[in-house]
Amino acid sequence: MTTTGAGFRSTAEEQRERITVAALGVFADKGLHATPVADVATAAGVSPAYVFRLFAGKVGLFVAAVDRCYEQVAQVLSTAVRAGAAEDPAARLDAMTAAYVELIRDRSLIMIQVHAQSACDVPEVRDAVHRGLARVVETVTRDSGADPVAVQRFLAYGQLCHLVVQADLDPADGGWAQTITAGIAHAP
Amino acid sequence: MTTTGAGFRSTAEEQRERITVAALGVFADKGLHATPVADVATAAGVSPAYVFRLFAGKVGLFVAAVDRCYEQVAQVLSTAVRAGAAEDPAARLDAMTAAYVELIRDRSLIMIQVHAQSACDVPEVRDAVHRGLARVVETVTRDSGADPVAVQRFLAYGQLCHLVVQADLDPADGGWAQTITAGIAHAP
DNA sequence: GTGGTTACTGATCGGTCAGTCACAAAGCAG
DNA sequence: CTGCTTTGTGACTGACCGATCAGTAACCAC
Repeated sequence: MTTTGAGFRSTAEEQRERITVAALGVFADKGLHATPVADVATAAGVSPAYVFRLFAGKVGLFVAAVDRCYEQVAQVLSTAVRAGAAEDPAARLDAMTAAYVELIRDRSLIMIQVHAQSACDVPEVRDAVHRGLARVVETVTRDSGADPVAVQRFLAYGQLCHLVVQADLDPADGGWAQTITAGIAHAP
Repeated sequence: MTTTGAGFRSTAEEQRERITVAALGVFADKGLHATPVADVATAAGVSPAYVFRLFAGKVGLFVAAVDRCYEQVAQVLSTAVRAGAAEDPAARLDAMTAAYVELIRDRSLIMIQVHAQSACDVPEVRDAVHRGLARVVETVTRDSGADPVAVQRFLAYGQLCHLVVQADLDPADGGWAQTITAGIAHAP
């Protein structure tokens, strides 16, 4: 490294970055236990050995991806409310809801959350989920100005969103599916 | 079998039953991919080989457990509304919500649902989730008499319940955790 | 050049686990 | 008893996969 300054990102750090992004996409498909590290390595264009060198085992890699996921989610929600000119808390929450539903288009951010919840028996994953939820809840609360009850409702419908995406629910599946997916656009 | 009559359950069928129950409990801990079939076999007191004889592979076993789970959930909700003397749909939904929250005590039925959602990339699992959701939604809709919007809200908060249980959220974790868990008693 | 650090990989190992198969034991029919 | 069916298992295997390690290539300082 030529210019070693504070905050400079070495090539290794860049790779960690790229691999984390790749991991988010790959883990989103099948989750922690059903995804070989080799798949992530291939997607990132490096060897599996190098992935293990840059991350603390498979779990460390997964945690990095989950952290990144929640980071992005918080950012999306924050951006959504700043972009809109909504004044009252309810309208701001609506803007956030719309933005979250929009996330369905790229399913990765949604799906990896479900996989992370499912892998909460692994302590490191559980901690990452806690960190992520704290971040999201605090972001939503602060940026929307809504009361806790409204924020909780926002989160509940977010979870319903996860179910729709993960189980690939389609209103055409019947009345029960329409009940679940109502208001949640399902664009394939 | 001595008395072969219609509807009679052979010993093999009884074992299938016992193994399914054991599977529900064991899979609830770590999910499909992180649970060896041997663990289920041990819990059921049979050999792994026999489990493979009675079920169509590991996935078949998991699906049986998931089906059983949704069956029990639907039954619990149905019973709750029949037991109470609630007359209007809203009160009946409240009774169901209370019953569902009560399910947290035995975390198995909640946790296996999250694991099943996470394993929806396996077609058989996805189908089982669809079957289960259809059953639950139809039961709730019929027995509560509530409109689809109210039923959807019931489901959304049910999903929030899953998150609380799976991530082992505790109000003591901070304000964010209180926001999420408000109204959902967390009895350890 | 030489010495040192860093980026990266091929080869491999050890363990786990889904699934199979040949076989045993128990019941029952005749 | 003999033969057939059903319940049940021990022993095995083939494949996969997480993790390691020795080693190579590139870059840089001097």
